[in-house]
Amino acid sequence: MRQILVTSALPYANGPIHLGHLVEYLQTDIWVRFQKLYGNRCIYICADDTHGTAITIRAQHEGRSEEELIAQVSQEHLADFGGFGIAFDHYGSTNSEETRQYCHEIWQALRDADMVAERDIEQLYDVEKQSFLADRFVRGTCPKCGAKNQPGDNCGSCGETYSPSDLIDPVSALSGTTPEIRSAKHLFVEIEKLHGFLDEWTQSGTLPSESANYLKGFFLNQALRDWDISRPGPYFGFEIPDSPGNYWYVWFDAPIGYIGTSKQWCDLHGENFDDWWRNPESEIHHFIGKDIQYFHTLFWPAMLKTAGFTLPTKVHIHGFLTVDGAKMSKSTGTFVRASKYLEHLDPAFLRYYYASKLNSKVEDIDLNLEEFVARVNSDLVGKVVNLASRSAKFVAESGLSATYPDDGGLFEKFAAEGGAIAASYEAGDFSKAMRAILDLADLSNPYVETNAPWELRKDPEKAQQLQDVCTVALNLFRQLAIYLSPVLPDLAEKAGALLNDPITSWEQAKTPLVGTPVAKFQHMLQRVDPKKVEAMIEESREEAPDTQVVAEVSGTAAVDDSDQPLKDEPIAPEITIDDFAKLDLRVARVITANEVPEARKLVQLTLSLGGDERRNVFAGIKAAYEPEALVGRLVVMVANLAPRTMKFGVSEGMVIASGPGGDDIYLLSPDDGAQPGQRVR
RNA sequence: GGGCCUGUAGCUCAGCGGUUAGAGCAGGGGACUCAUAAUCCCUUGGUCGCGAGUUCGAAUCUCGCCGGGCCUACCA
Repeated sequence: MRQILVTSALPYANGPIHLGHLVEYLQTDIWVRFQKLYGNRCIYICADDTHGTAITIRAQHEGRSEEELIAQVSQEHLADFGGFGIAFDHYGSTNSEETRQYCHEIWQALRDADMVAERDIEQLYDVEKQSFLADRFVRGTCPKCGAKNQPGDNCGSCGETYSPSDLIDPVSALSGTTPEIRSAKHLFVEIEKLHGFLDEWTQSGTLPSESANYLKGFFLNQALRDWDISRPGPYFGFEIPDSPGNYWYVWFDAPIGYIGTSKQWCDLHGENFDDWWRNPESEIHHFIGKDIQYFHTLFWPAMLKTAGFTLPTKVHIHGFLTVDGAKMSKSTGTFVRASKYLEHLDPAFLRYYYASKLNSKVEDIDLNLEEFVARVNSDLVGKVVNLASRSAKFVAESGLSATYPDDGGLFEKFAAEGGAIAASYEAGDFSKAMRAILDLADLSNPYVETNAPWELRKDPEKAQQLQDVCTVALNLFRQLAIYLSPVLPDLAEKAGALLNDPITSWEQAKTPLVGTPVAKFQHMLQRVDPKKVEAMIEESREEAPDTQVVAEVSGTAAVDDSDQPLKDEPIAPEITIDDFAKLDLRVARVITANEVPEARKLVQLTLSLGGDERRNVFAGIKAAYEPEALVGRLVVMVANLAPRTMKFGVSEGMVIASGPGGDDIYLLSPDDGAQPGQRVR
């Protein structure tokens, strides 16, 4: 029997769980349930990731302590996970004494190995908030292209990368004040000292090959940089014991949360911690998204190695979720919270749909809503559940036959498939497992069809035959329920209740069930109602701020808009009316709009300011607007902006729009009646 | 610009050197009526992105091109 400790990445205690997160937690939960069913010793550990500046900012904004915030978010997370049947053996928090203890231990090991260096680095400091500013909490003008209001690490307009101190007119996102440059001591882990170990470990089959290649070609082909793991206080986190006033960076203690939370579980269950984390026989499996490979495949094994913990056996890496082929988007309603989903739909639907899509590759998966409905209804309701639904009631009186009848080898065939299905589960290739199971289901209904129990029942002399046919159908159904139970635990439970024999082990699929009573059949799964899917999307859209809707609200009627945009980008320093007058905004009509094929973001526009006045403008709105759809409409442009030579030509102004970027861009349009050339003031 | 992944029936995908390329769904025709407008049978549908090469033989291997995606651009 294998002994397996499994983790999912720790969700950040700064926001709700959404359908994208659930890919990982459902993937992990299915894998863990499979291991348990298969008879392996397996525990599933997870926790909230609670430290860092973002937590402090949100807590301050909401006028409460960080501890209060993370306690509440933890409850919300647990409710969401519970609602989807995600069964952790223990769910903790990185803000725990156990995690602190292992941070100390690992830190000491790094010190002992002489892997810690100290250096002063310059960083922007918010005097009012008495806080150093992480890159993304500083905004200012790009030193290269002059684009305003860019984040502290790279320019969203020209793509230039720089450090926050290079920004022109930097502004703190915390207070809106101008930060100053201050020097502070930071601590670095010299991971290069384990380069040789990492070369070997990353290529030893612990990672998907895509990831192994990526690391090899991108990081391990050169000297590994020192990892800055400290932040000067105040910082919500753990203070570094031998460096007072400095705190561990959130990504230092987050993975240690796996260990700290394991320790909590051990203490609660009388288990020996070293048996799990200092034991070469123990397997450690991490499930993560491709965005955090870097931390889990370089720093994390380096830390474990140095401190003498069990190294991860496997890191399972999944891609991102798209919905209907596009990134999840609040404005289209495809950014769906877990709690919102649960208001409308059965979690079993999503568990099955994700399972039918997931494989062991680092690939993005798409939630196609139409396919979601069709697949669940056709596969689960039409094929699997239908098998029980159409046969159980004929044997509600008699129960299953005392001996298993001749079924032409069907049961044996189903049993024989168990090995291959188990192997697919083990490999994380759930889509393959689902296909194999559904192939079996496709053999089941024809059996019922040809043996027609509804005919047999008409003839009292054929009672035994009737019971036999239903015994076969229900046994096949039971095998399917066993194979599906990691994905659909509720269905397995109902199948157990129907046949008065709980499903507890994979092995049960090898032996026919006979002689048990059969309960009255009750629906095991409702069909997916497309209207409910629609409603879920619709309500998710309504929760996102939408200027169109707001504009229609009259007077001072309450509008429940999110404060997120303002938090993301605080109001800029005050200006005078004269400052504003420098800006010449004009109404303009789009005369032509063309794709710029070589450009990722740009659309080329010819704007008319009335009469013969034309402007050529490149606008970074390709992801949000089809050029054809722009022709003829009115926009607002900055008419007196200095012309700028771009790779594809000269841009003579800019059209103004709101939104964070990507496909979330909203052009401003004047109300009806406005004329091209009119000034906007 | 670089790296990785990907392009097979309307849709989702399987096949990854060897007989006339498959499944499910959708479409068409029929049957049944036990079952959640479920099921069963039959059936339409593909120059396997394009072009070269290797081979007795390529959807499958190699190269080039075209299209899609993700990641990167001295940076975690």
